[in-house]
Amino acid sequence: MASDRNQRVWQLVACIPEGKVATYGQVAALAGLPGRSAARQVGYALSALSSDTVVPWHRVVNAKGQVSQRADPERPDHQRLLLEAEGVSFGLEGVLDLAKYRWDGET
DNA sequence: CTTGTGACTGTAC
DNA sequence: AGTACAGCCACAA
Repeated sequence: MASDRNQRVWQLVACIPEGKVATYGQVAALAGLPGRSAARQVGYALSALSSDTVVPWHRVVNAKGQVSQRADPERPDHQRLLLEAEGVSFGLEGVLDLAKYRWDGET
C-alpha cells in the first residue's frame, strides 16, 4: 500500500506530456512536497513503483538532465529509448537538453 | 523507539 | 569546469 505522497507523485509524473521531462525537484515542487529533501521523496516514490506500473517514470530525470541512476540493470537503455521515441534527443553522455525538454509543469 | 540507507538538490571550494 | 559537503524526509529492520 503506497502512501498518499507517492500516489501524488505518480499522478503528477503521469501528467507529464510526451516529449517532455521533469526533474525530481520539479516534480517535487509540483507535487507539493514540502521540505528541502522533496526530491529524495520523489525518488523513493518512484523506487516503490511496481513492475506493472503505468507511470512513465522514465520521463523523470535528475537535475543533470540524465536518467536515474537506478534504471533497470538489465535494460539501462530502455529509459533512453522510451524518451527518444517521444522526441527527446540524448547526448553521448545520456544527457538531454533540460532547457528544451523541461516540462513547464502544465498540461 | 533508534539506526541506516536512499531513483536528489544546491551551495561551496 | 568538476568534486565535496550538508540537508531533509520516508521506509525497512
